[in-house]
Amino acid sequence: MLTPVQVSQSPESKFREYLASRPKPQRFTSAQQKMVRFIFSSHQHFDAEQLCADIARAGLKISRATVYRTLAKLVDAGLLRRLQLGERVAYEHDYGYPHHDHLHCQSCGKIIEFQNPTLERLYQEVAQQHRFLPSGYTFVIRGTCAECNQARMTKRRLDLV
Amino acid sequence: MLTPVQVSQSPESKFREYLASRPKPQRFTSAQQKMVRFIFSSHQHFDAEQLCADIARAGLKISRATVYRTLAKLVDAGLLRRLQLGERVAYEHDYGYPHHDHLHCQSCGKIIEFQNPTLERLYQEVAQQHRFLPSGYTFVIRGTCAECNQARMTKRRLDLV
DNA sequence: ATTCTTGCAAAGCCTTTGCAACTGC
DNA sequence: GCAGTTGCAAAGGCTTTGCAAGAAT
Repeated sequence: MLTPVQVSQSPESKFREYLASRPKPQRFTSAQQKMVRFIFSSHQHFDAEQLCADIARAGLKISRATVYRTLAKLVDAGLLRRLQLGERVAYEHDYGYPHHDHLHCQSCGKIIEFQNPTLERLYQEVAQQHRFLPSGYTFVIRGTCAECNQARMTKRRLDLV
Repeated sequence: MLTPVQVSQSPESKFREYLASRPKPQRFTSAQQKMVRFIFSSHQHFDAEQLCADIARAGLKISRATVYRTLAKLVDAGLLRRLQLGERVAYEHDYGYPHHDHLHCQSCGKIIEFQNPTLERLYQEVAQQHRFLPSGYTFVIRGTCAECNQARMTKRRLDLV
């Protein structure tokens, strides 16, 4: 687990601020409030469908359409990051969390976060070499996590018996 | 442009070999032959829909379903790589081409390839640190390419007049 | 009051699939 | 001739959207 970054505002008030500061001011609704609180009440990666399900399970009534629409705003507001992990998307907290990259276990779906300063440097360097104005990068390592790997080994041993 | 790798077989014969060597031998059909030849007759990135359109434009009659089915086999055979560039997928030649990563222009969609040995090392290193058995990685730099950047600058200058 | 947001259901986009006809081996 | 492949059209996920009703400022 990475160390959270110190932030001065709650995600909720940061979002209000974002909405109010739009060229066309947008409204902060109760559906949005419920969503922001729900999302920031736990730190995990999730996708839109999962979130819909979790929200329903928690007894909150927010329509699928609103979930999608609000997710887009939260990403735009800098509260969430949208990751493309292989075929699937995942959202994660951006606000209050340091920049990092991911290891993605193809076996159990687990997402492991890591930070690496060399990567950041390399990214700048490569962009510059190609006279490219960079706006961000994605680095994902695919493979099998220690636990799944262990399980696989154990199974293999058993299969041989 | 990267320097092609020396290969001993044509993509077509490599594909035949792959098909024949499956647990359940698969057949090499004329639709597949047409597709392989078409795809390897030019070196570019493409997605499935684009390919369907280009194939139709070239006067070849291959159904959408077959295009999708054959693309999957070509990836499995190691002839093509499937990239996830942001929201969209792209296919590129894998066979006869060195490993590399990508800069993706958000403005014109251009894909620039590059090679960087540090990245490969870093990838192994990070995986090891997390006792992760890596099977591959994705590194994509997003931003604006030199041309689009130039165009944007020029436009900005003109707007000021 | 005005204008943005919501929920619903419908439509969209890309991709996969069931099935009958067809074709490599 | 058998088993894998094709084309079609239909179905599948996931996501977006048009619209009327409802809510925030």
